[in-house]
Amino acid sequence: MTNQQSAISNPQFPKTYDHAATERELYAWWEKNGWFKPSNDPNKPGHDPAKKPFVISIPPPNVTGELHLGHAMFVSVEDLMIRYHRMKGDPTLWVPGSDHAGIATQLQVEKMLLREDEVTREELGREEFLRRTWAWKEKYGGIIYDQLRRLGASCDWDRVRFTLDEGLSVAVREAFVRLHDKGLIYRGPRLINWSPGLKTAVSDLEVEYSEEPGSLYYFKYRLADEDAFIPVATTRPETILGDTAVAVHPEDERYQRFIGRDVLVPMLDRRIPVIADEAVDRTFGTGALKITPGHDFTDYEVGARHKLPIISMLDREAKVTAAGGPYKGLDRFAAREKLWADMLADGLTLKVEPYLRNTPRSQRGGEIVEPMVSVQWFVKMEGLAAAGLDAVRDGRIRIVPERFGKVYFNWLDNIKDWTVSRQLWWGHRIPVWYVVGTDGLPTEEYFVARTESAAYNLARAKHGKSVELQQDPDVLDTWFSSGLWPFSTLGWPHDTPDLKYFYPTSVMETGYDILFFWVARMIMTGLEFTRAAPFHTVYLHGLVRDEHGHKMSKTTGNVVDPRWIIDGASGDTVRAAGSAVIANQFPDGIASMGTDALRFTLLTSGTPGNDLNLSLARVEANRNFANKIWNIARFIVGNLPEGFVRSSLLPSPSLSDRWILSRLNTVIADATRFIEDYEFGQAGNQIYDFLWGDFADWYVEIAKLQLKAADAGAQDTADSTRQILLHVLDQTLRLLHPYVPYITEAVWQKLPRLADEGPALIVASWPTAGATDGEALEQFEHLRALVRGIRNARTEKKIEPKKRLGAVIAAGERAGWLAEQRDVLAALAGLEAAALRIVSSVEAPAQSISVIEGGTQAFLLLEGVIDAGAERERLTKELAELERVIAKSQGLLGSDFAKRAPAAVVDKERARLAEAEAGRAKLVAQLESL
RNA sequence: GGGCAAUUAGCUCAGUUGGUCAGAGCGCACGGUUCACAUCCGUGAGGUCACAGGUUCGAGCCCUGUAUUGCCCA
Repeated sequence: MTNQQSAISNPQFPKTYDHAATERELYAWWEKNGWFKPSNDPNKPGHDPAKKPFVISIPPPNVTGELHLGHAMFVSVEDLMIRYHRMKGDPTLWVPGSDHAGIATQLQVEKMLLREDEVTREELGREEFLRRTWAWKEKYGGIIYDQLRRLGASCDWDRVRFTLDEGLSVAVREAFVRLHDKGLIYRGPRLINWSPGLKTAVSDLEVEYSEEPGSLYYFKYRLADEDAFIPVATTRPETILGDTAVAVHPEDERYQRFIGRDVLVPMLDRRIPVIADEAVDRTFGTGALKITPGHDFTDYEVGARHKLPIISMLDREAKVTAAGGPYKGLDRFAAREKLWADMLADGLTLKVEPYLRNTPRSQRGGEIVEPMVSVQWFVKMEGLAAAGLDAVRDGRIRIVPERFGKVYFNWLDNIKDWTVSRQLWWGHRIPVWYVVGTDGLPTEEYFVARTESAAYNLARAKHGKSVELQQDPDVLDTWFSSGLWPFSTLGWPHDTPDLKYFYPTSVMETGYDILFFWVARMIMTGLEFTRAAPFHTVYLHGLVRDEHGHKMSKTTGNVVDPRWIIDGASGDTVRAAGSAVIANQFPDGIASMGTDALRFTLLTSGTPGNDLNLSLARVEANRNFANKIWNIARFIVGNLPEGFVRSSLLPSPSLSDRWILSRLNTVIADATRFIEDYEFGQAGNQIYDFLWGDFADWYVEIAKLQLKAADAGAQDTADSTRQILLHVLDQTLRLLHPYVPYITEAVWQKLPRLADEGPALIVASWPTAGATDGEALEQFEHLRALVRGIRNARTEKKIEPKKRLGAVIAAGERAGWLAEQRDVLAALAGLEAAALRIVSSVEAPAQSISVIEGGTQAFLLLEGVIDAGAERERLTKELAELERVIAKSQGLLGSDFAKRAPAAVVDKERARLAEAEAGRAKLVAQLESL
C-alpha cells in the first residue's frame, strides 16, 4: 500500500470507505504505537500505584480453535469496555491468551496423526506425541490471535499468555500443592463419569444429558431358595452382571416378604440380598430395583448405605471384565444383546417396552458415558464453594445480569467434589510422585511437590538416597489451569509488579454457558489463593443464534462464520463449509460488511444475558451506518476552506446550533450512563439515532444553509457552523469509537484538530456532557414537527417535490422566534422564502390548505389546485383525530388523575389539552371557510 | 421434578426506576438524479404490546395464574 492511499496519512476523502484495507492498516498502526498497552505501567519509572486501573483478562479461546461468533461477541463487548476506559483516561489493560484445551486439542492431533502418518499416540509414545502436539500448537496456535486482531481486539499482546506456558505451569503446580497441603485435594476410588471413547475420566459438568429413545427391559430375579421371582426393570440390562442387591421399598406389600432373602443374578447365579431402602420409587418399573453400585450414581449411594460390595463389570474400554463370567471381553452393547438373548432362552425375561432414557453423553466425544469406579484425584469443594457464595452474597462480586446470581448460588449450594485428573497426555501433569517399589511398579506412597527435585528431596529424607520415584501419568482438567487465569496471567505465585497493580482485575466478561465451568472456579481459586475476589463484576453475555433463534450447528447447516460477514463469502464458500441453510438463503453469497458492522450489530441487537438472533439484514444496515458516518465526514471536511483552523466554539449560534449542541450533550450524558450500567445496546442505539436522525438528517441540512450564508457576507455564521459541525462530529466519533473503532479512527484522522489534541482517537478523551438548552430543544422540536406536517401535506396533495410554495404561518406567541427561522423552514419544507409570511395570527387565505401543529397553523398557498371537497375530507379526518386526543385528555384530567398524579405530569397533560383545543378551533374555522 | 428466560408491527429486536412509549432496522407502498451518501432522501401503511385476572388515578413495564418456545439443573 502506498502512502498516498493510507487511511492515516491521506488527507483526501475517497468516495467510498474501504473497510478491508483500512481495518488492517489501522490495527497495525495502533499496535505499533503502543496504544494497546496500559498507561501507568507498574514496570516503568514514574508509576503511580494510587491510580486505579481497569483490567480484563480474556476468556482464553482454545489454542487451535477457529474463530466463531462467540469470539466475535466477547471481543466486541470486552473491547468496548476496554476502549471506553482507555478514553476515560484509566490505565487500561486487557490480557490476551489462549487455552490448551486438553481433550479437544489432543483429539485433533490424534486425528491428524492418524490421517497423515497412520500412527496412534500410543505407538508414538508420550514424549514424541507431546513434541508433535507442541509443533501443532506452534503452527496453528497463532491463527486464533490473528483472528482476534481482525475483530479489533485492543489487548496488550506483549502480555499474551498460554495455559501451558512455563509461568502458568508454575502456578498450576503451586495451586495443586497448596490445595493438597491443606487437605483439599485427595485421591481415591470413586464412582466417576468415564468416557470410553476418550478413555479418560470427565467431570460432572462435561456430561450432557438428553432424552433418547431406548427400552425398558423387564426380567425375573429368581429367589435363591424358592421357586418365585421378583420382577425388575432396567434400561441397561448388561449391568445386571454387576448387581450386588435388589432393593424394594420397605412398605411395599408386594415385596415385603422377600426382604432379607437372597436372589440369584441371572446367568451368573451369584447370590445377592434383597434389601429395603426408602429411596426406592415404588411407581417406577416394577417397584423393585436392581442395585449396581459400580455403574450407577444412585446405586452407588444405596450401596454405601447398605455396605454392599462393588463390582466393576466394565473396563476402561467399556468391555465386560472377568466379573461378567462368560460375557468377558464383550463390548457393553454386545453384552446387552447377548445377555438378554440368553436370559430369553432361559425364560428369565418378561417384556421390553420402549422408553425415553435420559442418556449421558460426553460433551467432547459424544459417546455414552459410563459411571465407573476409578482411582482419581478430587478437589474438595465444600469450603471453596462457601467462600465463593459469600463473595457474591456480600457484594464483593456483582453478577450482571443479576438473575444469574441465583443460578450461581444454586449450583454452588449443591456442588460435588471435582474430578480433576484426566487420563490424557496434553495438559499439566499432576505434580505427584509415587515411590517405586521393589517390583519396579509405583506403590501407593506418594509425594506432592512443586518440582521433581523437590519431590526427591522429600522422598530421600524419608527413604534414603536410593529411593526411586515415578510421576503420576495423568494430567489435570484444563479448567484447573484456566481457573487460575486472572492471577496466573499476571505472574502469580510470584508477587510481580503486574500482579500487585493490576490484580484484582475489574470485569470478567464471558458467556453464561461457562458460569460454572470457569467463572465460579476462578472466583473460588481467587479467593483461596489470593484472598481477594479476582474481579468485582461478572458480565455475562448471551449466545449468538441464527436469525430464527436456532442454535448454530454443523448438522443444521446454519453456522455463520464471522469471517464471511467481515470479508464476504461466495455462495460456494458457504456451501463448502457445510452451511447449506445459509447458502440457500444467500445464493449469491454474503457481501463483505466489515468488522465495524459486525461489532455494532452484536452490541446493539440484544440485551445483556439474553441470547441474540443474528440477522444479516441488520449487519447490512449497520454497514450502511458506517457509510453514513463516512459521508457526513466527507461533507464536512469537503466544505472546509483552505487554511481552516479548528477553534473552540464561536458565540452567537443559531437556534439549530443551540439545538444540536444540546442534543449532543444529552446523548453524551445518556450514552455514558448506559455504558457505565452495562447497557451497551441502549447506548449504541442512542448514538446511532442521534448521528443519523438528528445530525445528518436535520442539522447537516441546515448547516448547508448556514454555510451558504457566507456568500451573502455572513462569514461569521459560516465559520461558526464549521466549528460546530466538526465539534459534533468529533464528539460523536468519540462516543462511537468503542463500538466501531475502525471507521471512527479512519474518519477522525482526517479531521482538523484542536491544538492540544493527541495523535489518535483510540487515545482521545471521552466526551463530557455540557449543559442543555431547554428552550432550544423545545423550539426546534416544534420547528421540526411543523416541517414534517408540511411535508406530509405536500405528499398527500401530490405536490411536485421541487415546487416551492408560498405560505402564511400563524404562530401565535411563537411568531417571534419562528420568524427568525424563515430560511430554515422554507428550505426544509419546500416553501418559497420570499413568499413566506410568519405572523402571530391571520385570516385564512383563499386557495390554501392548512397544516396545524400544536398552536401553529400553516397555510400553504395553492392557487388553482385546491379541491375543496378533498380538503374538507382531509381536515375532517384531522379534526376527528384531534377530537380523540381531546376527549382522552379531558377524561384523564376529569378523573382522580388530576388530584393524585404528580403536578408536573398533570401540567404536561393540561398543556397538551390546550394545544389540542387550540388546534381544533383553527381546524373548525378552516373548515367553515372552505 | 426444580429453576431461569422469552412471548411487542410481515421478519429481527429496543422500550432505563409504571405517567405521549407504542418504537428502530429490514421488508412493503408511493414519490424523489442540484456537487456527503441510491450502502441515499422524503412520505406512508402496519401492532387490542401471548392470554386471563389483580394492584394503581394510570401498566408492554408491578403481582397471580395459564399457554407456547428455549435454556440450565436434577
